[in-house]
Amino acid sequence: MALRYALLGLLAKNEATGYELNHQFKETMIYFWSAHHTQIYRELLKLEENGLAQSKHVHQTDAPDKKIYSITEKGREVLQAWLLEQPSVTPKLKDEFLLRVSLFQNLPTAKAVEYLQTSKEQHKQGIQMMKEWRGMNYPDGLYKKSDLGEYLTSGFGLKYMESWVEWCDWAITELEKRNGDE
Amino acid sequence: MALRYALLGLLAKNEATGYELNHQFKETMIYFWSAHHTQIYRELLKLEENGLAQSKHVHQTDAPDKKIYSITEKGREVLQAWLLEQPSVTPKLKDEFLLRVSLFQNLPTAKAVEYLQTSKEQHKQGIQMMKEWRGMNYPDGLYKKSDLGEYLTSGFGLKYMESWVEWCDWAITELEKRNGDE
DNA sequence: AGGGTCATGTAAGGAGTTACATGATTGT
DNA sequence: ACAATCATGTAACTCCTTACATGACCCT
Repeated sequence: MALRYALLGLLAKNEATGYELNHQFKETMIYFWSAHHTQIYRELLKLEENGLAQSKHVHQTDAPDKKIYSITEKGREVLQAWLLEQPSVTPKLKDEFLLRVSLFQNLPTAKAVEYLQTSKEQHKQGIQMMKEWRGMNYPDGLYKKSDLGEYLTSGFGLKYMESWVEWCDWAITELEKRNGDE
Repeated sequence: MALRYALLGLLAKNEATGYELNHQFKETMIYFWSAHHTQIYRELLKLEENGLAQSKHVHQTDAPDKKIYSITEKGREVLQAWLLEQPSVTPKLKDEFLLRVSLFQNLPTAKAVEYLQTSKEQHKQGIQMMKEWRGMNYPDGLYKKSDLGEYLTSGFGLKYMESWVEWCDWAITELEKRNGDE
C-alpha cells in the first residue's frame, strides 16, 4: 500500500505524469523507497479507479501523448488519514550489499576489502552529488514549506551516506587487522 | 534470489531448523534483511529440491518434530559463486517511516515532532540492546573468524541507529525553527 | 548511425505478506 | 487461566521485477 501513498504525496505537491513521477522517485526517494515505472503506471490506474486521482489526456506533436494526473479531494483525505495512523515499528530494510558483508568470512580478505573500497567510493560520489543537489534546491539552507519533507529526508540521505563511508573505513581497518590469519 | 543466499550463508555456519533460521534472521539481520517464517520454510524446500541443502527429520517427545537442514557441497559452491559476482550498485531501501517524513508538510508540526521523538526513543533503545548484545557476543571486541560478517554488520547496525538518533535531533530542531509559520 | 529523452503500457513470473491450521509444554 | 515457546506448513493474495512493445525527436 505504501507506493499508493508515495504517489499521492507527490501528487499533493503538483500534478504530474507517470513519467515525471518515476523521475521524482529516483531523484528524491532513493534513500527510502523505489519503484519501477511499470509499477507506477499500474498504481496510477488504480488511483484513478478508486477516485483518489484524476487524469487529463494531453496530445503532443513533438513527443508522445501524455496523461497528467492530479490528486482529488478524496485522495487528499485518504493521504491525511494514512499520515495520522500509527506508523509501524519495523524498519524492514533490504540491502544486498550488507547481506554479502554478513558472509565475508567466506571470501578472501583482499576481495572483501575491494568490495568495501568500491562501495565507499560510490557513496562518496553520492555525498558529492547530494550536496550539489541540496545547494541548488535549498540555497542558504532555505526551502519552501511544501519541500519540508524532501528537505528532511535528503538530510537523512546525506547523513546515511556519510555514516556509510565512516563504517567502510572502520570495516576495512578491521579486515586488515585480521589479514594473515585466514 | 537473495533470500536463498542469506539462508545458505547461515547454513554454511551451522546446520539449523527453519525455526532457528527465522530467529537468526531477526537477531542478526534486521538492519539489512527480513523474511517471514512462511517464506523461509518455502525457500528451504526449494534449496533441498535443488540439492543445495539436505534435511534430516528428528522426532521429539517434549516438542514438535523438527527438520534439521545442512548445506551440501553444491550449496557451498553456489554461495561462493554468488559472493564473487559483482554486486549491483542499487541500495534499494524501503523505509515506511522515512516515506511518512517525506510528507511532513501535510501534518501539523506537533504531530511530526511527536513521530520523530517516538522514533528516536525506539532507536536509542535499539542502540542499548545492540551494545549489550555485542558486549555479550564479542567480549573485549574479540570474535571468531566465522562471525566476521556478523561482527561487521552489527557494527553497521549500531552506527546506523546512532546516526538515526542524530538525524532525529536535527530534524526536530528544523521543525521547531519553522513552528509558527504554518 | 547510435544513443538518449519523452511517454505509456502488457504479460509473466518471482518475492513477500497475511490469514489460517495444529498442539504439547513451560512459565507467570 | 493465559501467554509464550517450540515447530512446520498451506493457501490466497498483493507487491515487485524483468522482458517485451512502440515510435518520434534530438544530439554527437
